[in-house]
Amino acid sequence: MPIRRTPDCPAPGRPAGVPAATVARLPLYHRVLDRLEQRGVACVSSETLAEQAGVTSALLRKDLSLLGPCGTRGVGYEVPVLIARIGEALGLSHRWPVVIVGAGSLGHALGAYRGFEARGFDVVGMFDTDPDRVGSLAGPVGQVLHLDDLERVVRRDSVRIAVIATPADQSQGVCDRLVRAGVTSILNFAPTTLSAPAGVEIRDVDLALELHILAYHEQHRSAVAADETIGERVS
Amino acid sequence: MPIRRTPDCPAPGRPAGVPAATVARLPLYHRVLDRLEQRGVACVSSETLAEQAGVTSALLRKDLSLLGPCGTRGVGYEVPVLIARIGEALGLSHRWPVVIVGAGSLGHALGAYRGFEARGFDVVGMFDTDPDRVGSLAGPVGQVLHLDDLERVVRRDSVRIAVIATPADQSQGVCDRLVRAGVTSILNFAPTTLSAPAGVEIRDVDLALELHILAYHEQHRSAVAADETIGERVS
DNA sequence: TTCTGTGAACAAATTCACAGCC
DNA sequence: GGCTGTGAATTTGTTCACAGAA
Repeated sequence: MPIRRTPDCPAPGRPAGVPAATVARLPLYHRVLDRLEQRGVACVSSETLAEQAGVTSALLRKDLSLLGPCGTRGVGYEVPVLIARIGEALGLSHRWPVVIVGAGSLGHALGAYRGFEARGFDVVGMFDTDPDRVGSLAGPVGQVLHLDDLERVVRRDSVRIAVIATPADQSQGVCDRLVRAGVTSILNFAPTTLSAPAGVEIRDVDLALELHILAYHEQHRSAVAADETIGERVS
Repeated sequence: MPIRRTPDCPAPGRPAGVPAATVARLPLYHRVLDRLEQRGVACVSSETLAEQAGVTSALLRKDLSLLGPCGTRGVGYEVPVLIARIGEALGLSHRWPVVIVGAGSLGHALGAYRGFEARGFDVVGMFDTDPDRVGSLAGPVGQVLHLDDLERVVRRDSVRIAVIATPADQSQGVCDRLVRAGVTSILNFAPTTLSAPAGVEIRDVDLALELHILAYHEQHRSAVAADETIGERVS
């Protein structure tokens, strides 16, 4: 069996006790807390916070307790304290430089997305091989660079996190180059399963795949509805 | 407790026995199989297919067996048969009309994304309220329409699946309108937790959140590395 | 013999329910 | 009294290991 990617998270060294499922929810809590703080909320109960994050209060409490006790019994959680605590766990004490490979419409949209900047990520370079794209302006990122400059920029800014927004047939090659240059975390928008050495963390976001999951539910909903109205099993 | 969204999938009526985790992987298998078929592969073993999908062969076999026996012992799976079987489960026997709300750069990128069309989804309308955007061209979709036309288009084409690509502060309002118009599945790119009546399926894709998860691992990787080199606990 | 299909064992994640502190 | 923190129970998901069909 060759290189096997982690299906979700089994990274080689999490704070010995924070499960992958919790790690995936911490940023969500952080986002909700940010918004609460902006609204001037100083203290929040697990019930309220959980509701705004779309999880149960018991789960939220269990998740947070893994970071060490951070609430006050009988009272709730202090918003700024919790933001700091989660931010620390997530590595938000400093900003992360990020490169985007692929300057198609998705790459451009990601480069222009203010949410990255707002949440601690600086897009320090956007790359492509298409001569029509290289040199064109890409919003806050500046000019699109040629892929040949990738290694230089990754090393210059010690980039560890990269986004792949290329067509499927180029993603594996780009992945290999990124890894060779020193990138150890990749957010992959190409509809392919990448292989990378153990220790490289890959997260896949397949947009069509998400719609398929919704379609599954619609499909089955129709069957159920037909059941109810026609009284006959469909499919 | 008010309206609670399904955390991942508990939809009101899955083929009595296909767990949410499996449903989320079926589109992945389908994607891999499509590519195999394009390369002219007629038959594939669970080992090979699993490897290309990034899962274990045992899991793949278990997932597929839930659709009813679909392989041949001692041989493997016939690619076209499996594509048909999964496609049926996913509701790919027909195409799904989809609307996109929000014609910012992300909305445009999604509208231009060929992957949707290629995998059974037709973007039948893209909507915004910004007068500068309404009427502008949006690639294959045609003109960006005003949000006021949303209900008309949703009803005209019996749209059940929608994509929200608006700023966070408008997403809940848009969600409400979509639901009222008859949409029952939403892919939400706005960094908010939407609330919707039970039975409405929502999937969230928060781009910054994905990077946060990667940052967590990088953060901890550094700590481990520092541990090893400096011999002292960090954080 | 090979490779699927599957019960049984195991592991992970979530919920329950309540002890403990404010 | 109210709300956090947490063990125990439960549910869900994955892996193991092998029976059984081609």
